Amino acid sequence: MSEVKKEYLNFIEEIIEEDIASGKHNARVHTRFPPEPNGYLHIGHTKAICINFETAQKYGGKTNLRFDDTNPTTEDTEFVESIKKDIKWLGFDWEGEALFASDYFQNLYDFAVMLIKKGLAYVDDSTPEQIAEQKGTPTKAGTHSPFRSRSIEENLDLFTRMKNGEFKDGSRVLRAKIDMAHPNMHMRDPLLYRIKHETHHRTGDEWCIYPMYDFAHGQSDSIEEITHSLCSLEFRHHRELYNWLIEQLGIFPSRQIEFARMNVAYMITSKRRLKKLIAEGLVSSWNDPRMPTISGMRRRGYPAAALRNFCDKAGVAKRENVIQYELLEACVREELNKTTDRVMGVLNPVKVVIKNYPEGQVEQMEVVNNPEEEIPTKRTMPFSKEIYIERDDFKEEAPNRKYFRMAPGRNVRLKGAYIVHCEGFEKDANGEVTEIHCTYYPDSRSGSDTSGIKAKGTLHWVSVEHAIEAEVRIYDRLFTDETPDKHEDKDFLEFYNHDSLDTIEKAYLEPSLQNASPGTQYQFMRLGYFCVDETSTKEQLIFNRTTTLRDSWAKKNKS
RNA sequence: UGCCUGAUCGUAUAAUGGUUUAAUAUUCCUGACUUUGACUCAGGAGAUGAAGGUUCGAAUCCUUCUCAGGCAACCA
Repeated sequence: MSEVKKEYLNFIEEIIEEDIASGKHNARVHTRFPPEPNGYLHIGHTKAICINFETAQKYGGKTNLRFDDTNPTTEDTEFVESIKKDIKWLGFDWEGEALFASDYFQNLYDFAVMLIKKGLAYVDDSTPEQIAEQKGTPTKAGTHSPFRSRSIEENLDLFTRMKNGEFKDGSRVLRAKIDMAHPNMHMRDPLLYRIKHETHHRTGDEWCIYPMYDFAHGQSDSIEEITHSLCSLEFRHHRELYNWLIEQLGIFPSRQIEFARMNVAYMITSKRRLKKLIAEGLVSSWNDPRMPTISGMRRRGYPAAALRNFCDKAGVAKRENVIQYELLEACVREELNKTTDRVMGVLNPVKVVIKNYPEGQVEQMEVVNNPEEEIPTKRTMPFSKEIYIERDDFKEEAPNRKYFRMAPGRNVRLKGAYIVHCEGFEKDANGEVTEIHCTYYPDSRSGSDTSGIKAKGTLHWVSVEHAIEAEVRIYDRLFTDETPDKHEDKDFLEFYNHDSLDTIEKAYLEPSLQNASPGTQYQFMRLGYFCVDETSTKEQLIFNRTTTLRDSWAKKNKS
């Protein structure tokens, strides 16, 4: 137990530990998660959430939830609520109330005035096209706006009038005065404020000018005295501006650190594309169990703990990555294996008649709920003369010695019940097996087996008379390609997996599931993990397949 | 073709000039166990982009090259 494992730090933790060692910010660690309330959180956000919250947690620090709501055109309070819900569900709690960049609009405005007074910002009357033109290209220096040299007084006056609503949308912007020939495009007199006569979801019509990301995010970090502002690699080029503004404004020096965002095979995270899937009717909604959204994964039955573990295992670094879908599934199984009750359900049934079992007799068989529990609990399942087994578990002829499911002449154990011997079967005109005939060994009852008969295979089953019906939705990956959105020549929809949903209208489940409540997760023995859909009712039970069990037999048979 | 990143088993992360036959997880392959072909356990396969250089010693430092990604929204 005293084994000391060497703990490795990721590059962010290294920076933090250096800062702590040097006493920076009094060794305080304070991070933030800054979503824009314009959509639903997805697997990529999950990673950002885990990094921000867990890193702070590790060093006894705090994490703010701050909505980056500086664009009234796209944002809505509806998303604020769903984002909060998702973060809480993931198992994290932010410091104090949720914060909003919009709460700082006045501070930000004052900062802008400060910059103007320092001669570091100017009001530009150029059109969007002209400004784009002025920016130049990565290989060609930009040119100065004709309005660049306005006097401080004129800029102050114009900016005040911008705020007062005297100008139309798009007619003027506030720009930082930096360097139009800068090798970093973001330093070529970036836009700070634009005019938008629009109602903001929180500030209403109080403002008609709104700060751009670069003039809101870093400043908000400073206002909140965020010590380590963790974001994804795409903001690398913004860092120079982030630091420039902090320096010019003389405000709290938050530090931006970029990490590579997590990509997961067979998943996409582009909001635009996700939206398109819904618009085209390829998925039902934002929380369709196939969606890579947090709400979708929750409905699919992925436990929060599994998602957190997945992000941890994926690691943190600065290089591009595509995490295997298998790792996600492994994490989901690891968690569900520990927590779910084992139940029996037959998805594709074939009837078995046990010829020597007394007509009308019903026995209550005791089965363990979850063998992983320290003190396993039990329940009972009715057993009778006619049962259903999985069609896949029967073959008209056993293919080889390695096959140990049901076939004429073979013995198999019915889980928790008896060993049966297969005598024969009936087929219909189409050659489909309609009924299997077996005999059972009365002294082979589970728990008190004195028969001495050995059966290599064990099958799940349900009693025909007692089984309940349910709809079962079999989900598979949404795309057939690992990186559907990374093909220059092909649209991502070309890789849509048309078999990503297979609805089984009538599956037969053991009666104990009658009262299964939405959200509850189970392991359907030998089939996989399933969870009760949020729309499920007692009258119409609906189960979603979260994922299958590992199946080395199926794998072996494929080749 | 200006600037910035990055490159280690199939995938992801680690090794911070020397405990190094480059580790761990996942994946894959064997086998054991099993009233879930699950779980668990045991074993195995598999990598330092290339070329030079510094050094007693390089995945690690230097040079050049190669490859991949990012940057020019009144989005964030």
